Amino acid sequence: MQETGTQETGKAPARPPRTRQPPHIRRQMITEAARTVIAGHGLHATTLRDVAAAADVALGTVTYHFTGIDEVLAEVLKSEMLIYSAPITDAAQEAATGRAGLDVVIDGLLASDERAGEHWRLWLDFWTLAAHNAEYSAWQSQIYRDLHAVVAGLLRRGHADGSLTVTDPVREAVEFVAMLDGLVVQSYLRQSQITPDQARAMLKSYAWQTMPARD
Amino acid sequence: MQETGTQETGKAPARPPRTRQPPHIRRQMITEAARTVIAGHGLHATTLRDVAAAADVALGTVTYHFTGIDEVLAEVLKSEMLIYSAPITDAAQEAATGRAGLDVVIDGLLASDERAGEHWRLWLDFWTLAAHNAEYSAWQSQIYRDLHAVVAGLLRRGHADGSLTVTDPVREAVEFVAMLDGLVVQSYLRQSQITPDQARAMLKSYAWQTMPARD
DNA sequence: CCACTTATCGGTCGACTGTACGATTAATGA
DNA sequence: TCATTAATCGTACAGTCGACCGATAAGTGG
Repeated sequence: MQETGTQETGKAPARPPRTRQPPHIRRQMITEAARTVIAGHGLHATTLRDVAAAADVALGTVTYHFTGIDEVLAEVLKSEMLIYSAPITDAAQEAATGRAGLDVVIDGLLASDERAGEHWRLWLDFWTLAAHNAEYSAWQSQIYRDLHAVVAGLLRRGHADGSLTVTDPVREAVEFVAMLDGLVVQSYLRQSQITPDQARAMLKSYAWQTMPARD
Repeated sequence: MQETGTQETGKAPARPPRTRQPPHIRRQMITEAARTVIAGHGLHATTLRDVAAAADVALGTVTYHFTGIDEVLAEVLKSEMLIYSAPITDAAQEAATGRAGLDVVIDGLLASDERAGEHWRLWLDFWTLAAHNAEYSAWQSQIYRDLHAVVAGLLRRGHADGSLTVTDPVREAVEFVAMLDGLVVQSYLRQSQITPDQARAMLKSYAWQTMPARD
């Protein structure tokens, strides 16, 4: 029993490699694995066993780091907003002009890579979750309020620096976000009617025509 | 055992009232009950037992008229499109002008009553279903193609009768539907940012400004 | 080298789920 | 009136889910 090798008994059932991680690291690894599973099978079709398999850990490890499946899903959504959306809106607010900021938002959120598709399919699942759950609904509502505020701020800046013409920033922001959401549905769902490239072109065309630059 | 009354034994466990229905009627009753359940709890949280309870029939009755839960859900979605959407688009095509037809679509699809909210929450669940299921995805894609065609037809009529000004009907139709979908998300989800009344006003304002009447 | 902490494992349990099926009995027509 | 059909019922079964928990062992400080 004191042999140096880790595998000595031929009948041993393939000892799994177990490298321990501090909780905050393992939580992050499981969360990332869960995000992949959700993007593939959908939020409601994701089980703890799926997540555990994708993270290459035992079932018990997931329930050790999380109180339950709900906490895993909530963590995925929270980290997704932090990793994907936040950098884009932050970059937009650091753009030179209001119009340049809108460009950053459009190009960032309506990107053509597969990662954007995963993000929006995750966000779509979040919609249905919020449609029937008060807690998620309140959170989603706050996210939209923040997004509206960011866009309205960009429109005000654009009107001030002459890159845009905006009479009612709040109203125009809601309209812009609505158009964004609608184009997302047409772009990223399977068998989509338009490509993300076309969606970006349409949203930019819409923005520049309804809010043209000063002179 | 041959008594005339139907209820004689005091210990009899509350004989349920059983009035038989021909299959096409019972299917319709079960479908309507299922629609209510789905609107409340969501598509993926709806079980056969929930549907049976809502329809006030036994579990076996549901499995007698339907091959399984999938067929029930599919029937609900199919009938919802036929009952809710089809009459609106039909009425729109019978309107006097293209612009009047758009009014019918806007007022019909963005109605303020609770039934509209149920419709869109059901449609939202359908989105997530289509996002991960090829069969539903194909069907949903066809529904959007039809809607785009209907709107594009209204725009062409409006341009012809002078009630609208449209240069690219197909492109404008996609944009219009995108704005419609986006406003739906902001209007009918819980803790919504805007009311359906505001959504109708915004969509009409958008349509009349981007496609003004001829002179 | 050795206790001690704790991350990890994997089996187990109760609570559901969808589906199948035999027993009832309302409805129909001869 | 009575035999036949078939709509309805309720139970049973196999499967999967989330959650729980004792056993194991990797890592750490002394």
